[in-house]
Amino acid sequence: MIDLLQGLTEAQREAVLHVDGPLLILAGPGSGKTRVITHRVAHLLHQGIPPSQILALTFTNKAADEMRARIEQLAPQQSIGAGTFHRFCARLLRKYAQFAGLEANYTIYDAEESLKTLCRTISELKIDPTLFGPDALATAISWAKNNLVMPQQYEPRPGNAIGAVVKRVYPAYQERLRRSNAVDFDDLLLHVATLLRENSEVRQDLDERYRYILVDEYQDTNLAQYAIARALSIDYPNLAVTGDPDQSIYGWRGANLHNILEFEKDFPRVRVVRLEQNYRSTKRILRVAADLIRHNVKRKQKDLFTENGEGRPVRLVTYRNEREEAQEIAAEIAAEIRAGRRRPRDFAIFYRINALSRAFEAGMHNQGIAYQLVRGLEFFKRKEIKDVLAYLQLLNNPRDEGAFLRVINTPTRGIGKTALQRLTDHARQHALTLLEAARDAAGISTLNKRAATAIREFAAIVDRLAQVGQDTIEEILGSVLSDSQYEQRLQDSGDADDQERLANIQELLTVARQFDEQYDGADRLERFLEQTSLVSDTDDWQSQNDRVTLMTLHASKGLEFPVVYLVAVEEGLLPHDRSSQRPEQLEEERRLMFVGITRAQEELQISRAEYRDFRGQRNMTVPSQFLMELPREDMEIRELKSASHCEERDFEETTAAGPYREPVFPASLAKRAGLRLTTAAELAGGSASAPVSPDVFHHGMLVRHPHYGLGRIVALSGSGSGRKATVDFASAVGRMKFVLEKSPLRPVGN
DNA sequence: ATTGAGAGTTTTTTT
DNA sequence: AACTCTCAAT
Repeated sequence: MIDLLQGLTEAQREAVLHVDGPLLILAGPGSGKTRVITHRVAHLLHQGIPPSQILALTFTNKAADEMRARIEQLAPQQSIGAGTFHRFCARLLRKYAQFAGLEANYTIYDAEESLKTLCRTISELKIDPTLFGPDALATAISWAKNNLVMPQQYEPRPGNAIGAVVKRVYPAYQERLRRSNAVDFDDLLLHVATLLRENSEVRQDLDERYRYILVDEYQDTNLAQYAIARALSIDYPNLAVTGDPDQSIYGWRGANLHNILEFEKDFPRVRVVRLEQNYRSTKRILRVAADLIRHNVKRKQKDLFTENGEGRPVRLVTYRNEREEAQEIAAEIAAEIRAGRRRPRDFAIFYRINALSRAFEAGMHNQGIAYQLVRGLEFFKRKEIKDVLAYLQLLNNPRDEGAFLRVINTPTRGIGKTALQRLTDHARQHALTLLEAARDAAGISTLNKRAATAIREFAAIVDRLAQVGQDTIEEILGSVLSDSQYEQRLQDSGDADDQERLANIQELLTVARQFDEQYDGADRLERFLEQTSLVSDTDDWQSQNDRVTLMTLHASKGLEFPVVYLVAVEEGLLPHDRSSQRPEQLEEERRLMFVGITRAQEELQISRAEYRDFRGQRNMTVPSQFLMELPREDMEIRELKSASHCEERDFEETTAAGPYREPVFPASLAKRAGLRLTTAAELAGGSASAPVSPDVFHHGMLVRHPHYGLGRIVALSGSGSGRKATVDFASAVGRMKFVLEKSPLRPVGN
């Protein structure tokens, strides 16, 4: 009890000791917010409040896990409810599915599946697809849902062209989801918010059950999330929210800054605690951040201060081009590590958009520095993984049209577009699910015999799989892979990518096994699918890994690093093109930069390149307007042409770091973590190296392939652009043949 | 029905 | 530059 308050400031103590009634914690960056929250929960538990009455809602799984872990350290054995809004709602919706017109085994569609569903709706309604892109319509529908506008009540402003289309599409899309017994991400919130609004008995029950609610990153809540938190805090208004309006960076996703700005009006007797002392950054870094954010007009004034030292000046550097930017930063990091002054994990590189990561990956590789990239091609977004999971979805929810359409011809069974159209028409006419219609395909007069047989066989496969009953997930997956022939087809295919797909599927089996070990309830299939659809990119970032971190500014929120590089601070990128039109969006971009700056503990470098290759084109850049808003007296400016720093140096493969070292990074782990794994070979074969003429290859030559690594040429045939080579690889793939001109094969040492 | 080539488009951020 | 989609050929 005593040690819970140890080392805390007056303001922090006040928050920790607060028990009943609403609480607003306005926490500046680095103000020890997480510490305050966790200590407060520990305090609640010490007061004898049962852990089951405490609910912590966060935005990422990572944040939830971290909170749970830290609370457990303070109060062992007392596990409170902690999760993302979406996960919490998903659970709740299982129980109250019928209130939302769903069954408990409903499917959660990810963004891709939702978009497909929307596209089907659009074509069903015969809306000219060139009028508005599906993305634009999806955004509009998402906006409506986040703002609790139901399909029936959607009314566009007069003259709003896209609104008129949305008015037609939205209800049809929603009906389609309902028919599939499926929801999209936004529905998870919308359905629960609606449930709580329309069913006072349920609301009261839940309000009573979750007496102490805690919402983190409150500045990023949208109206639906607000409504949920509010509805659970009426009889027991013990709602504690934490956030920082200056760090609101999800406005584009419907986040409503008013939720936090007007919390005090909502709960008149709220206690407000302001945490303004920063324990993270140097005085100089903090002043740079403060000066920048001061330029925002829509803002609550907040005074950040720190008792930390002045620190080194913030560097503002201009490079010649993006390659030089990446290479120089990598060389600098390498030098610090070699000198023993820093470890790889001390560094982070932040950029506005993921597309900028490439150059920095290359830089890290050339210096032989281990790095981790947050967000790449995610494991659960891969085609083969989604294919296989779709079978599970169909087994779990036979009404799922998305899953049905995805797998009916995967692998190909000779069921084409027209056959499918006829099947769908028939199902619609007779009010059948697609699977029901498929079982009875022989009775569909419009279908030709061959198609009918193929469709019926597919239905038989699914029905056979459906008998798996209480098998483990791993067993079910195994049956799916063999019965569907999915695995067989991949094995038979000579395609190189398919080998990798098989490996990924093996990885999925491992994931399933791990899941089986930790959970074996009767609803395990449902749970497994829920788990896999609600994982996200940033969740797997590992702070323990001793690697340099590369991530977007958005992903950086909530983290801190001794040394931060903020790169590509140029007009069009930061602020981003699409955001520079409207003033509110511009302010959000400024907050984004603010978030990036305030991640830095000891050193910060902000940089831009004079020329940047983007989308295959070289463009001269314009410095970001935000750069003009930073205090010069706290900065050290290194301009491009200052000869002392920027000699004519070429960054070829020969770097001071010595020979290239393969980063320690097991492929399987990388995949599970959703990290993009780039090998040195891949880089050598990538954009960085010039194409090689087919003529340079000769018999016995050592070559490198991005996927398969080192190999030796054992045979050659043809000439010119038709020249082919047979290569024996050291790796398990063995012997493969390539058309040299089109292959990424490169002679070793090139 | 499946595959391939060419055209056209793209990515800001994510539960 | 990389990706997806469309259309034509098999």
